[in-house]
Amino acid sequence: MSQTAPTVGSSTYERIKHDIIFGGLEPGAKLKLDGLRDRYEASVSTLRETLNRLASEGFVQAAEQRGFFVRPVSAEDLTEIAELRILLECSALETSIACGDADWEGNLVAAHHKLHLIEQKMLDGDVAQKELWKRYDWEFHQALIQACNSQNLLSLHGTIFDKYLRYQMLVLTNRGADAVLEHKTMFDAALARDTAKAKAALETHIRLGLEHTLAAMAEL
Amino acid sequence: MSQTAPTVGSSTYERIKHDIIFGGLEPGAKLKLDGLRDRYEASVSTLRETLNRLASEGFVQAAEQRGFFVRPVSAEDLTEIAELRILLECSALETSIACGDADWEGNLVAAHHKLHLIEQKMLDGDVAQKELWKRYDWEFHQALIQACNSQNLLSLHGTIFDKYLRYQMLVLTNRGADAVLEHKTMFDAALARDTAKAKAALETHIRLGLEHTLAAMAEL
DNA sequence: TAATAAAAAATATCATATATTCTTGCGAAT
DNA sequence: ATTCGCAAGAATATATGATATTTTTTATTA
Repeated sequence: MSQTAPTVGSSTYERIKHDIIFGGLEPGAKLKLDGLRDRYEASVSTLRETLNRLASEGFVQAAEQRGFFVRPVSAEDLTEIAELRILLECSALETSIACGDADWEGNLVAAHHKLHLIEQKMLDGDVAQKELWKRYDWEFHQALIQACNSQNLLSLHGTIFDKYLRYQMLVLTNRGADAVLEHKTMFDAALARDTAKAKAALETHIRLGLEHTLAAMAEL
Repeated sequence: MSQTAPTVGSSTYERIKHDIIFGGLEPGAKLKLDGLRDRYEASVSTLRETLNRLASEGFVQAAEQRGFFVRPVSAEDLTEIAELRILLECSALETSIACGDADWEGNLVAAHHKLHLIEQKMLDGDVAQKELWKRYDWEFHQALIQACNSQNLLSLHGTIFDKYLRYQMLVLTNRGADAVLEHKTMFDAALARDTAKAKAALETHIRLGLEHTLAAMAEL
């Protein structure tokens, strides 16, 4: 989710991934090479590199000889993603709380502060900055587990989180004050090194979010 | 790890991935496009698609504007991979034991039987079929967790397992009779629906394998 | 209506052109 | 003499448009 990319390939990668996560490209949509060529101003080969990358990350479905599709959504898939997020994020959180140093605490305080600020704005009805809000949410959760001592785990979690995020953006609703409180609980528990409490809060946070999103999906 | 692929792209993907896992392409090696073009008889564009795929799966390292490298190995990375495998595989095993039906049991019995047969050959000193042995090992572990009801989890686990496998192939040693016994313990516990015992056996199995591989790596 | 053949569209692959990075050799300054 | 900086050339990666193959659609006939 960065901005300036030196190479056409990485820039289109960022853009397409962003469009999939934030709904610019709808679930299940056919990704015709010609169409993408116009929309993203990149050659077919470059597009194919990008789509292959996104396919192995699971944002795109690749059908041999028949092209690419935006990964469809389903209640089952969302449930799997959420369970996986609980598994990975809780495990990472535990290690992170055990190993986190002063830097970790500093980053965490900063991330929570930024998140809290924008959450207040959201509660006041300023819905314009939804993407920024979600980025700060992302950064807060990332900050929590940053000290887990596993690049592999962090990278896996990042991908899963993005997939979860797509579902949240899909239903365009949020849980308001409840989620704010949950973030605060996690934050306090993490700083107090209360592993059990932090993990429980995180699991609840994700589970409630899952149910909320599932319910909203049923409406569609 | 399949054989006949209809398309050049997927066939080179399989081949390069195989060569990385089984040591045909050494850790850290530079993957020059020209060289690969000769070796795998595919065009640069096709190769770039493949390398991008492998990069996002973590078998290849992509350095912007500076090409591709086989992912280096390290004790830290192996430890991370092993921990991740424990986390994912144990979780999947628990659900699988809870949900597995007759089909699951059938596949599991078959997979264990095949594995056991080849393990006996290995113990007798027939080291020629190392790749086949590892494939049956793969299939057995896969069979254990097959009923976990999460495609996302199975797919993630598959990738992690392959990364773990590369380290095993790297050191070219195996733990012999101990590992055979551990497989049997897991197998019996799973069929008896003894979740705790199966999970414990699995975790031990992976942890001992990790220590064994770490020790062998230190020799290099 | 079903089967089949021709036409159109889309994908997969390739060879080539462009841009970037890396290497090497030279000269100036310490 | 050695190190540092800088240019020119070589090597390499990135990006594109053209071609070959496959799939999908449309039209035709039994």
